[in-house]
Amino acid sequence: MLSDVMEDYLKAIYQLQRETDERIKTSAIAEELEVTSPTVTSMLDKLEERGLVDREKYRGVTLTDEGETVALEVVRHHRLLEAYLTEHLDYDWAEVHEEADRLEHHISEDFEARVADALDQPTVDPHGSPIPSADLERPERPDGKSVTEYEEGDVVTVEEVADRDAEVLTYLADHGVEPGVELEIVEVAPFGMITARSSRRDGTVSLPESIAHHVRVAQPAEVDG
Amino acid sequence: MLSDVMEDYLKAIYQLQRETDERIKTSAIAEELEVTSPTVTSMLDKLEERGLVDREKYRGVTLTDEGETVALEVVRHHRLLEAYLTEHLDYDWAEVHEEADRLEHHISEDFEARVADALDQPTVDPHGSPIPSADLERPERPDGKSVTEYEEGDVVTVEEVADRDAEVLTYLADHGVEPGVELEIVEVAPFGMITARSSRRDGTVSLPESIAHHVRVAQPAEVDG
DNA sequence: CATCGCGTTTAGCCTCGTCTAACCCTAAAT
DNA sequence: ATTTAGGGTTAGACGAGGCTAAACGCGATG
Repeated sequence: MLSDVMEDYLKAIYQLQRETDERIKTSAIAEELEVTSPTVTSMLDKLEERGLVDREKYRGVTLTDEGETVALEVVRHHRLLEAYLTEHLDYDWAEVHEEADRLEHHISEDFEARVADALDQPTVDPHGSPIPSADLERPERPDGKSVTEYEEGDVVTVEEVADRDAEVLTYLADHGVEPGVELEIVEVAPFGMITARSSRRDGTVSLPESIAHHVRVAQPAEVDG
Repeated sequence: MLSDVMEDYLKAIYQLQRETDERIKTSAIAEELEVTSPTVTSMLDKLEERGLVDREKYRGVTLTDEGETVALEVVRHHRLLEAYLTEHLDYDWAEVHEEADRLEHHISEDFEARVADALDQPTVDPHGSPIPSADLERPERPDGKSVTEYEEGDVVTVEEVADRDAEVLTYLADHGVEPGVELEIVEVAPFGMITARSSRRDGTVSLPESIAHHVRVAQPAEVDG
């Protein structure tokens, strides 16, 4: 019914939508999927025909409920796979993305269920990203904001590291930035770079703004104020 | 480099070659892959261009060494996956073929290695089919012949059940026909049907010739003669 | 309110893997 | 040796998914 490529487009639109809340532009999808804009336009025609996206010419698209359901299914596959690979096949969190990206389109519902069972129905993947539930209801937006919204002196808990680059992830793990750790923000540079002290490592770690932006954190129970 | 579809053709040719030892006909490949003959012809053109098959027009193909290596890689993936799914994800031997068929093209070398490690370098899959080794050397033809070559009174050990049909496999398992069991052949009907007594079940089991043909067996250490 | 730049869409082309219809080769049978 | 059945190949089409080049709409600018 739906091709792998169509699933990729829907997933891309879904993920872009989570970040911006606005209609998604052709060019944003093109960049995400590394294809040209005309290619995206023609695929959007097809997705619109099938009722998977709402479209306004020249103004971008949003997912329909049906399109979102498909996207959630793909995202569920992806994140379950990431979790399974780290838990049962000794993968590092930096390596799982690529493998999951290829496998996510090719597993059966049966496989999905067995993997979920083996992991005891996990709710987050190794990067702290929420795994959509089996019923594919629209998950609520996780609370917690980007670490870039905090200030010097704040102490926060890392909830999600939404980066996909293997080298970046390895660097972050080596410097104690992973879901679950506490960060004390020691400096916010004028150009956005954040320097923090991790509860898991000596010394400090510095995150350029583009990377810090993908680190979602929550403030632990406040000590004062 | 090589598409999934090309891999499928090479695998099909490899498997047909294991059965017959002769040049493989267009129509045999077409039947195996459920496509039409002209489709096969045009794919064989491409495989020949790439040096993966030796071709004689109107007389079928054989794999080149390079083509065989590719086929062995795919078969290794397939059988490792089958073994992994049964060992670690609680799949039944009847269910694994389809899943492995879809995944075999999409796993990395890394994944292959990790799965092989998790299984402690297995040499056969759940159906008793040999798993090509990691170096992809041409495996020797397993000894043992089809059970159809034996006669009433012979006692044999099942080595491989090379069927892919889930219903057939379920039936066979239910009736005690699996790798490792001993079969005593109690009747060979004129139309080829074999009736046997399994060491694992009461009563007898009858196998139509088309199914019996896929059951490869060895004769255990002879008692007399 | 006319223009201009940038991003989107249209138009047209390509490759891959598939099909059907028509043609042609091989091998077996006479 | 000729015929013929059956299977293989050629020819031409199509849908999917990609591209480049050119046309066009939107929104900001003067």
